[in-house]
Amino acid sequence: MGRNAPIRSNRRKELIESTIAVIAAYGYHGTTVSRVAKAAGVSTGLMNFHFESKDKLFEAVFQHLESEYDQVWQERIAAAPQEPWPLLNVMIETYFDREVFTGEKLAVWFAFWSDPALRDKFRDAATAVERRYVKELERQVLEILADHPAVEKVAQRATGALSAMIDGFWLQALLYPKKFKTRDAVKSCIAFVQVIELYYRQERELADLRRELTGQRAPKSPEKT
Amino acid sequence: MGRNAPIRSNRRKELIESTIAVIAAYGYHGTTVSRVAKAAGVSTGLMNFHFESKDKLFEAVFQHLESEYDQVWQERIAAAPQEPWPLLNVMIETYFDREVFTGEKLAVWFAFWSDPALRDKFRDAATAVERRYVKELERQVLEILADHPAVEKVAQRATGALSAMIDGFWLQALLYPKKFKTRDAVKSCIAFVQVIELYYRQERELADLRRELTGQRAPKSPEKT
DNA sequence: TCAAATTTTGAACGATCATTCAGTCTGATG
DNA sequence: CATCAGACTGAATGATCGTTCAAAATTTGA
Repeated sequence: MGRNAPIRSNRRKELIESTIAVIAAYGYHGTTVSRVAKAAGVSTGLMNFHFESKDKLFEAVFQHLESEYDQVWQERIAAAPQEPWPLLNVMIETYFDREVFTGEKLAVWFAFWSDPALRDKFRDAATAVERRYVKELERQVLEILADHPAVEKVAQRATGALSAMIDGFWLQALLYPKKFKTRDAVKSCIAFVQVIELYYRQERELADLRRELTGQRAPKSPEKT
Repeated sequence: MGRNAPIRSNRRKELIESTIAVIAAYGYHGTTVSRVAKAAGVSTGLMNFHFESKDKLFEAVFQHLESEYDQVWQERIAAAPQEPWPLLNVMIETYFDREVFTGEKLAVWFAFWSDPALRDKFRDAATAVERRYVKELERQVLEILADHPAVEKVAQRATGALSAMIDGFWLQALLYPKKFKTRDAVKSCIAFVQVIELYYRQERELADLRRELTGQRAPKSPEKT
């Protein structure tokens, strides 16, 4: 088994990558064992030798994508300066990292999400990881907005909106790959947090200035976001 | 043919609605003619009598959803006060209207989007309508931010981010239907535009106050969003 | 009431699917 | 060199798919 294991796992990886390519090209609906086998240059029989069924193959594809994504996330976070703004930047950029944010992989994620059976099957696993990412996002947003009185609620809602925006850009990248610009998407996501922070900063400045100007004017409290 | 048309089109509508239910329950991948027939309580042969093929059936489903969506959009817009803020509110709410924003229909949209063949087939038709909606969104955002110097670019980017946020909430509604709160999503979308507008308003107030306070302090220009 | 037109049925057909398995190939071991 | 376990092949199998079509049921028009 000493030398066999790498052969076996290499082949598995090849087949998984071929599956990703086939799903992207033909959809989950059009992904047949023979197509994947042809794409990988092997016989159909080999598919059920390495994965005991088509379902198990999809399971392996899902776990491959998920662990790859998690690995990239961890690496990028670890390499980033541990301060709110740079960290948030890196997190948002990681959502669109070249290694995980690929036309093919995007197609596979949406293929999984749009199938009720797969959605139910992987929801818990995917949710756990995704929730962790959102929590880490939220922590940075929280620190960025630090001083505001109702930070927690604001940060929570803002992060929810931010993660929706990210998901939405993923969908747009899938639907209009030609038009989609990753850099613009990242910019928009960051600008979203920025404008909130700048708004609160201005609010404080404004209050200070008003106090400085005259004591007569009552401090106006603008609507909360 | 005078009396036949409604019978025929009623049956068509029934079959389309059954198809939507089946796609939502079994996915595009698991949507078979016999399943749809059983859901509608008819024989399999009838499917190919009313729609000459399975492809044509899906085409009809797509057109049904699209025209329904467009109809709701037009009605809601027409009934709304023709002023920027109320209009924007109505537009955002329409994206999540009970009639078109249903668990089943959501699942069908994503089923279409996640299949490469259907995506390519309907992209142009869907893009044309969607682009029109985004243009109408943008017009309102533009009017809301009216006075700012670089309004056009800001409004364009903000609207792009807004529509991404809306799409992202659609995806979240699909993935976590239990947790998803429509009202919160609408609130977040509106708050996004609000905070931008409030930011610019504060910016002007701040400039005025500074001018009023002393002529010594140079006007500071914060980063643009 | 009756014939024509329309709507509906369901068995049958060929195609394609996932899966199986008997047998071949390969390379390391003794 | 011979052996053997792991890697691999591809034809065969049974199930299921979309589609067809002759016949039945129903509705329509006179």
